[in-house]
Amino acid sequence: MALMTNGIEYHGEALDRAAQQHLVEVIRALVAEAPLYVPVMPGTGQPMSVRMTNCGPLGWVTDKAHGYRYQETHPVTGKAWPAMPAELLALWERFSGYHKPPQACLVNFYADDARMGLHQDRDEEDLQAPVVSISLGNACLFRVGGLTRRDRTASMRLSSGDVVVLGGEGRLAFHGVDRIYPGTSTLLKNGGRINLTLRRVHR
DNA sequence: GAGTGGCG
DNA sequence: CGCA
Repeated sequence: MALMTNGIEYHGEALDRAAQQHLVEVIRALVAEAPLYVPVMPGTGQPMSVRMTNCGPLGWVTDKAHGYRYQETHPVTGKAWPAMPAELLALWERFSGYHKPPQACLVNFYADDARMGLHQDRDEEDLQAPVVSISLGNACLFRVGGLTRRDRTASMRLSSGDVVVLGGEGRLAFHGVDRIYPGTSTLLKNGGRINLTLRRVHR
């Protein structure tokens, strides 16, 4: 039974070690085809501390000139994103409860000193579809708030293999990653954390 | 159309 | 650094 916090679902230890290891291999192959890049904030061009890539028909990107958006191609290579792996489609089936498939999987790599400021996922046209988030590697301190930036927030630790679903009331909840806990997982040999977020973009 | 800290 |  999923735990609810601020409208979001938390599935602790949803993926066993073997499944996590397999996902890491899948991600490695994906990164070989679609290299990680450093996203920058619109307007200011300030780099984010995470590195990212995508798979699926669409990928979430941002740059100084055009801001947040989904597009069909990698911003550096210009190539189409790698296909969505079957393993990720299966996780969407298991956790989303949604009848249409995901169109993007954003892959975020957090070094041990990376963070993600409080934000909403609202660049998708289909806000009925949830966002399914999978944690791999070192644990993090995840913070979730409400529908406005000023709403009170709650913090929770996310560990490798945990799955969070932002859907329903929690679909537009502000959320972010305050810190990574170094040395809390042996899944990634070089430390850090991987977060996968599966999204449906278009209705 | 800007935006994923900053303050004490 | 802790807080929110």
